Amino acid sequence: MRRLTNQKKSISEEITKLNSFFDAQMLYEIIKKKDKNIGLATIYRFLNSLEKDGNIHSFVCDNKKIYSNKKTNHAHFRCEKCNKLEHIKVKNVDFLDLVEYDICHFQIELVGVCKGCIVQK
Amino acid sequence: MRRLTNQKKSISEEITKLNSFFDAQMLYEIIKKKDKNIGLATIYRFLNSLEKDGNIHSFVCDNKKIYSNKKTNHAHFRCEKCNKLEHIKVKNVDFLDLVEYDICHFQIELVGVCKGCIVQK
DNA sequence: AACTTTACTGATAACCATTCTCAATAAGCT
DNA sequence: AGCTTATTGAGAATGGTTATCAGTAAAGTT
Repeated sequence: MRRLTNQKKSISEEITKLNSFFDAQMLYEIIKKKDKNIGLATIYRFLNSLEKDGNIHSFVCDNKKIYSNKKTNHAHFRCEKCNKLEHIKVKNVDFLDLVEYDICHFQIELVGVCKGCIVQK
Repeated sequence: MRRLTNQKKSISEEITKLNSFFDAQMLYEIIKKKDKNIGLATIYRFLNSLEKDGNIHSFVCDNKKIYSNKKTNHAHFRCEKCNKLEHIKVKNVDFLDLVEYDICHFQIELVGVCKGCIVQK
């Protein structure tokens, strides 16, 4: 990032406010309420730049890139039925010792059925 | 799968032959050599059906769905520089105990830099 | 073995998240 | 204030995947 623009400021601001998963479109609609002229391409561009710098992380779910502002090692649970996402705390990452590469970061996706969907089965 | 067609047979056949990652396009080109009339849509349809039944697993890399025919718990390493993929054996999955959901399956993506890309740095 | 039903196929149009293009704008330097 | 050029917004383009639909062929029935 070479120049700090108002657009980047408000995108960063909204991301830190969010406490869960979000995608580009969601962010676009939130920011549009405060800055009617913001362009969707700007959102995409800045999200890419933030991810490249390691400030946010993403994974793909349901054909969309989902972002998380969590700084800790990323793990999430996805309900196979309703597609609900939840953060999961990961304590032990002992499997990393087995890998013979330099790992920059990792992400774990746990897929299953959430409580709500088990009940209504 | 209600009817076993020749197309499904040859797709299944080629997948079991493959010992690494593949995507729909790759599979399409391989199968086209034996069956010139196979349609890309048929590949996509059957891959979806196989995944739904838990016979193969997929993850998204570089905007494409990457499939793996590995039946064991899925973990892979991706080189951040050259996008090379490798299977990783996962022994301990103790972090699963922490989760309060019914987990059907999971996938772990480790992102880093492979040996080749470290050398040429 | 012919008939019937309908799941499946192939071709291609449609979809949609994301990226690209480019003229206009504005951040930050001198 | 003026200058350079990174950044923006609008909309076109991209590309993997899915939907559509008429034709085909499994698998069951007679």
